[in-house]
Amino acid sequence: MIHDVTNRPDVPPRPGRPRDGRLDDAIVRATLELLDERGFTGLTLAAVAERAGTTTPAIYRRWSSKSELVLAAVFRTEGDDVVANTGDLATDVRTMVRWSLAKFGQPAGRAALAGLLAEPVGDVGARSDQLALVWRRTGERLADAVDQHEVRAGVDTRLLMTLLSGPALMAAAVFGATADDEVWVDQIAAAVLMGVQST
Amino acid sequence: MIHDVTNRPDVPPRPGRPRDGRLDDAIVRATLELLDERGFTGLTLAAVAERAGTTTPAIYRRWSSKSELVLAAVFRTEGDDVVANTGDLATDVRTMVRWSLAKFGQPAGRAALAGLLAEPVGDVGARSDQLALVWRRTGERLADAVDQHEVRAGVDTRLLMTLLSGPALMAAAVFGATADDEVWVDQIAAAVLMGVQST
Amino acid sequence: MIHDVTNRPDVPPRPGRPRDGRLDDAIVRATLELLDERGFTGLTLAAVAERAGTTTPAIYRRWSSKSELVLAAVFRTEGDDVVANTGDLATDVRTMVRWSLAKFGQPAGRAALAGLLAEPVGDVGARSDQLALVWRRTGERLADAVDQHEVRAGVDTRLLMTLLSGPALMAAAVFGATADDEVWVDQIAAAVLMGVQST
Amino acid sequence: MIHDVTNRPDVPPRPGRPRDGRLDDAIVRATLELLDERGFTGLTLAAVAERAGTTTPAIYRRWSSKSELVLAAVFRTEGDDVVANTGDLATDVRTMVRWSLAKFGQPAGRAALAGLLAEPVGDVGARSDQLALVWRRTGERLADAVDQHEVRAGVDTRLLMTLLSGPALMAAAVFGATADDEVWVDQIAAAVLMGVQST
DNA sequence: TGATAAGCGAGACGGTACGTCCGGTCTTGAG
DNA sequence: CTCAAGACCGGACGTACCGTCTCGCTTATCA
Repeated sequence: MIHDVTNRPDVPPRPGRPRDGRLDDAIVRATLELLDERGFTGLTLAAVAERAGTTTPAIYRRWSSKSELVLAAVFRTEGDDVVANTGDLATDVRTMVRWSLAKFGQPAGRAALAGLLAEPVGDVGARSDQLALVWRRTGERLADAVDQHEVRAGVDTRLLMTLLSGPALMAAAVFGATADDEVWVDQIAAAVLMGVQST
Repeated sequence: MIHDVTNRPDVPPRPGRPRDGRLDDAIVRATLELLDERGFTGLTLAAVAERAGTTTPAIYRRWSSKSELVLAAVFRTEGDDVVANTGDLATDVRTMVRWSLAKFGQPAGRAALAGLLAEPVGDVGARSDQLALVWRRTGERLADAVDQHEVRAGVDTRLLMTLLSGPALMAAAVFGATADDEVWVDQIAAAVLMGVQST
Repeated sequence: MIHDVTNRPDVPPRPGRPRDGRLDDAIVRATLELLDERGFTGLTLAAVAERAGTTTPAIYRRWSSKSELVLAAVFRTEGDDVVANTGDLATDVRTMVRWSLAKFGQPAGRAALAGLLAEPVGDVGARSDQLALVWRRTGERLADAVDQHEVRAGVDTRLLMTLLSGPALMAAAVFGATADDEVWVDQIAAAVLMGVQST
Repeated sequence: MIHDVTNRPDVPPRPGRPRDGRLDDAIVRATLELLDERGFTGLTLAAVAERAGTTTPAIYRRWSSKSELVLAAVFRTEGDDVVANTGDLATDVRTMVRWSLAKFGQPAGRAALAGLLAEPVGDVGARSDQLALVWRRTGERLADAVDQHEVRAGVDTRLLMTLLSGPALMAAAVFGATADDEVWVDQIAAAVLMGVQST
């Protein structure tokens, strides 16, 4: 019987049996489901394995720990949807806020954030390649804004990043805001823009 | 020999042996220390018990879980230092930002937030009396601002709360800002004020 | 309202409120019942207290530990029924064997024995006044037999005691023999008598 | 590096990681030591684990309770030393008495019996494979004696077993007899033999 | 009669020990 | 080198229970 094992792009073929790409997806999907159902604390790797139809060692071959798995599962993105650099700051800010709400507005996102804060590591992104990518792209877009003097003097990239992601995170975590709540997106984006734009 | 076990104020004595008030203090103190040393994940109730000179059951009699203990330990405040309602919004906003940075700028604060997010519970404040107090006071002060039209139309209390605490959290968690960083306090407070004040 | 609290004999009246004699009975009764239902390990002082309609401190005022309570409850006897010194050794041996079977043939007796063996104490009787009384009376009766040359030379009191109580205990504990099993009483008594009687 | 973990014989390898055979030994050894030092009540599974250099779950994987562990540890025998069926009843009875004294003459043996009695279970041997073996061999030897008419009519196997082990237990538990006390061995064996042998 | 002293129910407390859950590792046998 | 299957090790957890203690009250003896 011939079945395509759906392997990712074209990595130079390593010796031995190749990894079953469908397992990656099944594991991630199971993780997200269980994260929504039980939260970070209630998540069990055994449960993930069972729902994904595999075993724990198969998970550990892919991610080195529970937190890594959660991060990878939640921040699975191609990166393009985070910041569409349209050239218009207002539009892009709304996009970023909406992205943050989308991520943190669901239980899985809260769980991922919890995992992120729970360990005493300073550098965000050192924990997840995907998260690092998002962070870097956001930074680049905002650095542009600073360079183009779209924001007033005294506002730097780092401040912009906190102003954007922080309120979105809080709104999602505390008040249950989601990406569908256009009111929240509007209000946060508006306040940030008014707070930083050059006069 | 009768020795006073340092019991709290004068509550009408409940039946049963009263709790040893010194244990409460010792447990909270040990929790904060260990939180700073090892973070939320690394925190063990057994370790807390050992350092506090007691045992885990004594902790469980007081708090029902690790997250509750952490919340109680971190948000131990009289509530007065959170918002000094001076009547001047700019001053009070700076105070609140500084308070947020103070809390989230230390590992213990991050850990508390992690504990809050790790379990799938909706209502903040339903988890900790002390946190609820802080939250309520902050809300009252900001509701005043809304009533007095110190902020422009379209800005409500909840939005204000996210704008205040969110960036402070991010600055602390990602960039290592602390309450001593007057630059961070200034910048965040300024941006928020400019973003919401009535024209 | 005048109710006789059924106090035991005439002890020189101590100051303070006298003990409620009915509690003693209720506690002992509850202990025996629960011992039969759950065994020594499964016995809880809280359960005893509840069934006796009282509280644990009332129990601890009377017996200093769980094992003491169990011993006292099981070996409650006036001592007269242990050895009726009829002058006829055969009769008295049968009585003693029957008494042993009666005690150890019920779950409560097994439990008491377990409690006795579980702690590293050499001297039987040092643990329970009542047990000590039984033991002493048995010894006295058998010493008589030795003195009267009812047993052959080389058989001493201590050997007699082990020969009497040991098999009864084993029969009860392992094979479930009870005092009603006249076959067991007969066989054990007969074997012992034949084994020790003077020719 | 591959190191042989000293696994028992050559059983057809079950799926899963094999058990570390050295832990079994260490646990049993620690149990016996602590039993002698502190008795059954004073024995703690945590203490056993610590001395054996492992943890409690490892113990629970092997034995389901404290009593089971104690039984297994104490009655670790090949069974051959219990009854050397020499054909001569007198010799074999002495051997059995000596074996009983050896077992019950040390705290560990008493503890095992305590564990056996502490829980309300009927069938001895259903609790420990090793004990069952001992019990069965003893029974077989004595059944022989009955078949060969070495004992008088009316004496059956079960009675013989109680007569043998009971006095030994009592002598050991109450009077501190050990297997080295040839006097005790002689006296008990003699009395039993005279009590049961055919005329 | 009042003071002293011990008992009572009620119930919580401190701490030892328990038994379990689960994260992460390892083994076997097959592919 | 991967897979499924499954057991193992040990850190940490949350609980059961023993024995103690405090409270507010009752019941006795002694002054």
